[in-house]
Amino acid sequence: MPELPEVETTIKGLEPLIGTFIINIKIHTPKLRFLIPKNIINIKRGIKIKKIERRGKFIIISLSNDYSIVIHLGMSGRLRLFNIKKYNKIKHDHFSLKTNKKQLLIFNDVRRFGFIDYDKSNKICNKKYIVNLGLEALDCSLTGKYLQSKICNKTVQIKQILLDQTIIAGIGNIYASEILFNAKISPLEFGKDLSVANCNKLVISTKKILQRAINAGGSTLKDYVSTDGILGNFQNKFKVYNRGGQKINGRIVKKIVQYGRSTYYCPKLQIKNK
DNA sequence: CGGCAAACCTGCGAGC
DNA sequence: TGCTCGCAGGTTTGCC
Repeated sequence: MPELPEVETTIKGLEPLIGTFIINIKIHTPKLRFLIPKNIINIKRGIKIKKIERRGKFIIISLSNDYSIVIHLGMSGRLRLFNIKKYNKIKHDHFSLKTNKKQLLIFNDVRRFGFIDYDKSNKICNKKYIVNLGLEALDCSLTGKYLQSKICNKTVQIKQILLDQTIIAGIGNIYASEILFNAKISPLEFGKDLSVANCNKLVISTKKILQRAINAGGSTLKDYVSTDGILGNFQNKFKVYNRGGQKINGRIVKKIVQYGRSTYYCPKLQIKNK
């Protein structure tokens, strides 16, 4: 489910939690990608939820005890917010947080590739998974020049580079294909072969595609829903993703596998230069 | 160091 | 109907 637009949509759905006070936290599944820190259940009643923000695909919830909860949704994770009375536990509900406003935040994750971390706020920003992140995909500091400087020695293909969170944070497998199509750049192009002009195109397409997806409430594949249960609808706007064999502007979309991940592109409209 | 396959999990659809 | 296989929105690990 979760690339930047879906995480951003999730964050917006969590806004009603801001300013509320935690009543309790329960862990139903101790180990996701790694163990949920046990001391998270010791959060005292009355600790306030101060801020909820996104960094790359990470959700950071800052508390009034100077600790933060970090949530990564992995491949199949999702957060939903219930009125306590309307909650019915379902399979793969691993974690819950109850507030004084009768809200119940539930973390559900079929594949358990997601994780939950809990530590002092000033330690979170030094965690490897945060420190190593590259520039935010939507940040104005992300420019073609920056991208080119990061990839000018890379012998891997640009599709793989777009997924590299240490260069640009937030792009995932779906939007990588969509971005490349929008920029009319072949996913097979090698990083070192991309001109600054092409890097500019990529950066512009990245921002355009991700922003459009956010505006559409993210994408819904399988059963992903946002925190309030509403379906995102950007998947209806995919030009190439999941459209192998179909035509776009009269040209056939091809599915290939790169570095173990599916890539969809249009060879006629995304011509490789070298 | 860089690149790449495999690993971590469950569920679903296709094909036999 | 039921089995096996391949694949799924992400990231880390370990090997070369």
